[in-house]
Amino acid sequence: MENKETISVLAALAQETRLDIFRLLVRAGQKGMAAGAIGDALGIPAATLSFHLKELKNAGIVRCQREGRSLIYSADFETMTAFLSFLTENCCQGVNSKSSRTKKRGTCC
Amino acid sequence: MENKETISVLAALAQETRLDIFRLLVRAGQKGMAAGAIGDALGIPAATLSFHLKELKNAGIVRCQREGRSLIYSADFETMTAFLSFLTENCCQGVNSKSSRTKKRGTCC
DNA sequence: GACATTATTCTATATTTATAGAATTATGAA
DNA sequence: TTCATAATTCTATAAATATAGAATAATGTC
Repeated sequence: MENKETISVLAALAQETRLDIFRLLVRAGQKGMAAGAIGDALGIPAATLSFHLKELKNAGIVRCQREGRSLIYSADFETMTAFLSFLTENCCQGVNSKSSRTKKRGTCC
Repeated sequence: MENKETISVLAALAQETRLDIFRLLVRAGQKGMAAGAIGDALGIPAATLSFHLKELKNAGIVRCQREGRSLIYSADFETMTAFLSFLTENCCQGVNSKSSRTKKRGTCC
C-alpha cells in the first residue's frame, strides 16, 4: 500500500460517524448490512449516510452489493490488513505487539 | 485507547505533510529531530510546519523537548502501539498478519 | 403501468482545516 | 544589552469536508 492510498484510508476513518459505521460493519462481518439498517442502527439521515458510505467505499475499506432493493455494505478486511501492515512497518518501527519500552522523553514544549 | 483519541490520531496522520513528518520522525528514532531540520528535510515553511507539529503533538503521537534554541521532536511509539492495537481489535477482526482469505464480495454499486 | 420501497445524487450552507507572511517569544553568544 | 538564531503564535485567506432537505433513480409488487 502506498502513501496516497494510506492517507485515504486514514481520512476515511478519521471521522466519528464513519468510524462508527465501519466498526458496525466489522461486527457484522461477512454478511454485511443494508444501508438502511446501518442508518437505523446509528440514527443517520439517508443522504448523510450515503455521503459517508461513498467515502468509505472510495477508500476501499467497504464493498457493496445489491440485493433486491437493498445495497448490502460490508467491511473489506483485505484492505484493512494491508493498511495495518503499512502502518506497522512505516509508522511503528515494525513493532505492533506489547510496548518496546522506549526511553520516555518529555512533552515539555 | 478510546474512539475519540483514535480519531485524533487518524486525523493527525491523514494529511500528506503530516504523514511525511511523522514517517521522518519514525526513521529518526529515539534521538528525534529539531523542528528546523524537519523543515529543511521536507521543504516546509516554518509557520506551516509549526501548525502541523502541533497537530501531531495534540494527537499524542509526537513529543518534544527543548535543547538550547532547538525544539527536538520525536515519535511517540507507545501511543502508536496502542493505536495500532485498537485498530487491529476493533476494525480488523483482531487479525493483523497475513490475510484470512475472505470470500470476495463485489464492488458493483 | 401505478405505487411503495430503498437508496443515491443534487444543492446549498455551515464548519473545519491548511497555508504562509508578519509579528512575537525564547535562548544563547558577543 | 544587543544581536542572531530557532521556533512559535497571530492573522487572513483559501480549500476541503460535513450536514441534510429535496429531487431523482433503481427495483420489486399489485
